[in-house]
Amino acid sequence: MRNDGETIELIERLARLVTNEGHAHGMKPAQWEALRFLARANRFSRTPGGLTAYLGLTKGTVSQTLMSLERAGLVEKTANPGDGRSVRLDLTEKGRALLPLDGMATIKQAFEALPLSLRASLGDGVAALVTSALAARSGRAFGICRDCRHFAADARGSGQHYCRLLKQPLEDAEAEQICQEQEAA
Amino acid sequence: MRNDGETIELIERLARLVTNEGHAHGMKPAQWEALRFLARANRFSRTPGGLTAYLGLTKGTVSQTLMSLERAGLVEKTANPGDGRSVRLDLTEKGRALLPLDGMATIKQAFEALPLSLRASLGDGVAALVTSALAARSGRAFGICRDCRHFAADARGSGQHYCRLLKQPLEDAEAEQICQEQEAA
DNA sequence: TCCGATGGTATTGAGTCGATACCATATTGG
DNA sequence: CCAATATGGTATCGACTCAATACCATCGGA
Repeated sequence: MRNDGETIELIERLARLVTNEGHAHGMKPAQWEALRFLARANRFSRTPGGLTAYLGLTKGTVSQTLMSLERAGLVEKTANPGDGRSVRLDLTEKGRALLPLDGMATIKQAFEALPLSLRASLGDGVAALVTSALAARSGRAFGICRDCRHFAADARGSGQHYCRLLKQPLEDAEAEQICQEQEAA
Repeated sequence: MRNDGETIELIERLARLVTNEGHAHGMKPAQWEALRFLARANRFSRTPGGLTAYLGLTKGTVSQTLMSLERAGLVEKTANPGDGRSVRLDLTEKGRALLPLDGMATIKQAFEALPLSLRASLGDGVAALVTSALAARSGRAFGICRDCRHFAADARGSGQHYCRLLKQPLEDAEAEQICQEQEAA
């Protein structure tokens, strides 16, 4: 049977496969990662600093990747009202159009072909690994807004929720996005 | 609950964490991958071509990584007797001494902390993903020699096995190494 | 109003990576 | 036996990645 060492080798191999998929359509792995992040993150997290924390890189490195994406017309920067230092990032139409061409689709298909129970336990296992590896390097979870302990769901169905930490109202759609500040409820 | 999309995000994140671990001790992720491969592969696979197939990169790229490792004194190249084009790769003592410092140890610890049943199903899930992602890009499995259909176990306990494909005798220890030619029994 | 903390950018140097071109050594077919 | 071709590797180029360092502007508090 498979022992622990073999599973670790398979995880390394999977990581390499995921990285290799990142060369689809003339882009680079780091560029795809940035694109995917910007498609998933809420407005409080969609900044160079947010992406830096998500990827666990240095801010200089991330700044360069973002410049290359901006040059390519995939990402837009706008000044952040309320903090003159900070920058708001948004995908352009062109950037958004690229998302479905993501090479991760291959891996996603392989995953969806697995039996339901295996998908579930694979999810549990990967979640546990990510959580503890993240803890070891004091990284942030970037979980989903609605699962956060600062999230106050709207009780009256107006479609308006609230973040108790940032003291900001939240649209319905935003509750499903990932957030820099998220802490499990 | 976690849906499929969230699990895919976690897999991307795990891949990034694994890559980031690859900067331990002033080395680069690709260099660690090469080192680990050379520690695990048998003599038939321990060549630039073998590493190229394992990583799914181009041979030029791998050639450069190997040159940097040779410059650093971690890898030795010797001519392959029997084929003047081919090169045999071996870890030096210095290269072997580096192995225990691998940053993957962090992930390995996290893995070993998981309950046994979760470890098993995580292994099954990752194995299934790797197998089908590999098939999609017609990559080789690089499984363990003893699990290969060309492997003939020694029946009389002399410690000598045999590869029916390469028509070569195999030491006991070699049966546990990974091989370019391996096909599941 | 300083002063340190925070969010970003600029620059440098080593490494990664695909693409292309190239070389030497097999292997195959006539 | 000897071309033609295939195979295993290396060399070079250009764009990108990444950490490290230095730097700048804005923010926040004492």
